[in-house]
Amino acid sequence: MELKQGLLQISPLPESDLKSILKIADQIQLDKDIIFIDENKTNKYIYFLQKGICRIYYYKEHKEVILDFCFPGQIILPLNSYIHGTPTYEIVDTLTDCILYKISIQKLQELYKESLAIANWGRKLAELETLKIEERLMQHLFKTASERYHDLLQKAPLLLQHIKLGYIATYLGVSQVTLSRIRAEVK
Amino acid sequence: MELKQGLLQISPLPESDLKSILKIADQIQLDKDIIFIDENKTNKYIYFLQKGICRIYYYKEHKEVILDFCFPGQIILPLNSYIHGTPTYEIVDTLTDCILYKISIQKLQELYKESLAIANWGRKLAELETLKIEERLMQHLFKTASERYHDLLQKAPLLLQHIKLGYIATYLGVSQVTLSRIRAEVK
DNA sequence: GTAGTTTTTTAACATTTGTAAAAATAAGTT
DNA sequence: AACTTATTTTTACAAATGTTAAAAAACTAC
Repeated sequence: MELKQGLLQISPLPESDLKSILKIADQIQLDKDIIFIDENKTNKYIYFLQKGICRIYYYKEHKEVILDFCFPGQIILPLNSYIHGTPTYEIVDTLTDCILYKISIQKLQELYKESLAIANWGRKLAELETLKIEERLMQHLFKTASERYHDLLQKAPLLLQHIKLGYIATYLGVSQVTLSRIRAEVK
Repeated sequence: MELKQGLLQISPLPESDLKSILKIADQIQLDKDIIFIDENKTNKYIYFLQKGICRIYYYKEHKEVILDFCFPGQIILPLNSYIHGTPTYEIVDTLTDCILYKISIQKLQELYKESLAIANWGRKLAELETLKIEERLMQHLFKTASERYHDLLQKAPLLLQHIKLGYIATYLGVSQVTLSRIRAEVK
């Protein structure tokens, strides 16, 4: 998905404001398996994913725990850096070759202080992010690992081609053995 | 906590903008056990909790599952109504006598379209909400029920006086029996 | 195609958690 | 105080999940 379209899908923007944001966005191309947001660092950019798949993960006792997968059209926010300007604990890397746009957080903050439409766009961005994370929390509170697995498959059928099951298990919050059992259930 | 202070704690506001928001806020007093945000309804207000304790919960197969507890100084957002103007699935009620302020979502949206400072205030509100929910999701992905219980006790030591353990168990995502076992662990 | 590596599944067993019911405790009422 | 009701803990057993290790399958590279 094109950046322009991705920005407008958050909320409508007058042409001039849209241009202001496009002006502070730079396209980058990354190969597979590149870490572009790293833990314990104050990240200077948010990203728009145009093409490819990324994953957001953390380390828990030296093991990777996957928090989310990202698909084209999504904006990737290193939350703590974006909101408080502090180091993040998440790591984001590419699962495939990717085309992204990086947008300077600092310059975006300046636009927030100048333009009403962009400030409201930023509000919408945060609101949609809230809904997304809440949805994910609800999945954990209300659904079984099996349901979460099937929901994920439906949401992202091509995921299995790009990520090994051991990682998907951490996303679902179960061991790999349990995921194997889930997969063996029906078929 | 006073409404004025609560609003400013989200992000700074010029006096005139602060007044604009105060103007659309109405104080209400509610007795214990009153539902003031109900499921499947499009709520017209967000709330600021000045005094008392509330809880946010849902129904899962005819059983209450608690999503969050709210303490003075917090803003309570019926997410779907606030963000999309659609019905919410959460229910919010008072666990004690409460003093709240209700703020019209519609009027607030109008202020967002008029004032840059208020639009940025609304952005900050959403951003902080994102962090709060993410924190909660992380608790579920990274911590055991026992750790979550002790964290909750630390965060809200007076909670046990106001809510029965069966409900706290649903908040933690475990059965009441498991919670009893957790409580029996150390002591 | 074969040898070597990685990933996934399976098996066996230990641990945790859930369910249902009973016992113990606490709270409320007359 | 005695009775009733609500809440919490405990018990016994069943079901689900984790751990470790081994087997099977899939993937790489030569």
